[in-house]
Amino acid sequence: MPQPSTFKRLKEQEKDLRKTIIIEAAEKLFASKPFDKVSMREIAKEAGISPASIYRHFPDQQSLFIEAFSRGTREIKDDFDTMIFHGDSANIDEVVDRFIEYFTINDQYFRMMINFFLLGPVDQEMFERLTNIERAMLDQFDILFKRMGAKKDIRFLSQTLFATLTGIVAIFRSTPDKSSEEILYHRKRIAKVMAQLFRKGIARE
Amino acid sequence: MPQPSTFKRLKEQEKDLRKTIIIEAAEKLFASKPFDKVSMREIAKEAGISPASIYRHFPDQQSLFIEAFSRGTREIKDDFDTMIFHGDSANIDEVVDRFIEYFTINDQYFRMMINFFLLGPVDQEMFERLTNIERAMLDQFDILFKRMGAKKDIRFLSQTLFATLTGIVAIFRSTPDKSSEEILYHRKRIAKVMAQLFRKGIARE
DNA sequence: TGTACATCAGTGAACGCGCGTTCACTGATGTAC
DNA sequence: TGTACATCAGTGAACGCGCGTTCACTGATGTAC
Repeated sequence: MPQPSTFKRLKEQEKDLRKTIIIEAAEKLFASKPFDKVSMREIAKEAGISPASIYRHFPDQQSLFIEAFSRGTREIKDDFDTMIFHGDSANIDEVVDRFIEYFTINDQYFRMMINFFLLGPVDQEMFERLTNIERAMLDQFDILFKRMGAKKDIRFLSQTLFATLTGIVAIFRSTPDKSSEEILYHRKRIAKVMAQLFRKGIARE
Repeated sequence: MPQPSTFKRLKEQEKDLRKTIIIEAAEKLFASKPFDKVSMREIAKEAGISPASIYRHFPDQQSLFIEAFSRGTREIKDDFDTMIFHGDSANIDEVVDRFIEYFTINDQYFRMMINFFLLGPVDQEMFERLTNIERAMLDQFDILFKRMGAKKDIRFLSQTLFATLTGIVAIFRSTPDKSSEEILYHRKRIAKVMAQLFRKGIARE
């Protein structure tokens, strides 16, 4: 009797689809304004449902935002996996470039990340979930540095790289007199210099 | 007749003193919670006045916060002036160390700074005021790099240093399992490595 | 010195708003017999 | 196949809260004559 389990699976898929619709509505709004100005009412309107309906799928706003963040950052996680684990040669310039590019295009996730850092432990479960995402990226950087020949203080190097990239995206932002293309170019240029510094530092270990 | 102008001066001093009392009340609260969670009512209570009174001295909350930020960061500006303009030899390690130390102790100002960056131009006047503070610090870094012997891309170096330091303070934060002393030590350690990378980079120009 | 008026810091209470979230209910679909 | 019941997504309206800010007023001090 495979039928019941098949139905169950279908149901779960539907449920997931509904969650996805809500998350996508939220993401659409994140593009037009800072995520902390996006209200549940707006998300509901964008998704074409009632505000109360969101609560059938997410316990609260924070969970919805973290779910969006978690799904959104999976993209760069996968990219890094491809570049670092399956690539022929790990290249710090590529990784750095991708980081800048991703968080320039997906500024909403960058802002969320910064927010999570500055707010600190919110809810135990949420906190662990976010820490896991961060840790996964640091792990990827670890592999990168190992492949580059680093012998000691590897985690420490990864954290430094992460801090540097974060600082670059935090500081260089588009203003009335600077287009987002110019900013992307500027960020990448600085990131490239930083990557070179890292390479030289490791080579001289 | 020196009397009237003397009285006027006294009055202005009093007015300034009242502003200071309000700002100090705000700062006291910033120490216990994120600045964006500090309400006008709380500040009034802390200062021992009514909420409406604040509006006799500041047009709105944002102005009060920026005034606090502006006064607070004058301390590090002066420190850098002393170190860079009047010091015998400009030392990047000292500057970097001071930056980390200052923004570790005065985390509220760091948060405000990040907020201003991420929010972008709020009000024209406010924006310019904040930009001036940032520019002053970059100018100081410019002098530092010139003294270190940098010949080209000086502004660019200053921006990179600023971004790096900002990233370090943004990323490494105290968590339940890490005390603020440990964090300060960790931040300084990483900042020192970054300073070395800069020094080597300039030497090899 | 005395009186009328102006100035202005200070106030408690209220305004108006937007928010996250919950309530009490509807209606469609699935399940048991 | 038909009927009674359970489940659950969906809803509009409301709750309750906290916020920045303003209102209408008081009372002390300074100024003019």
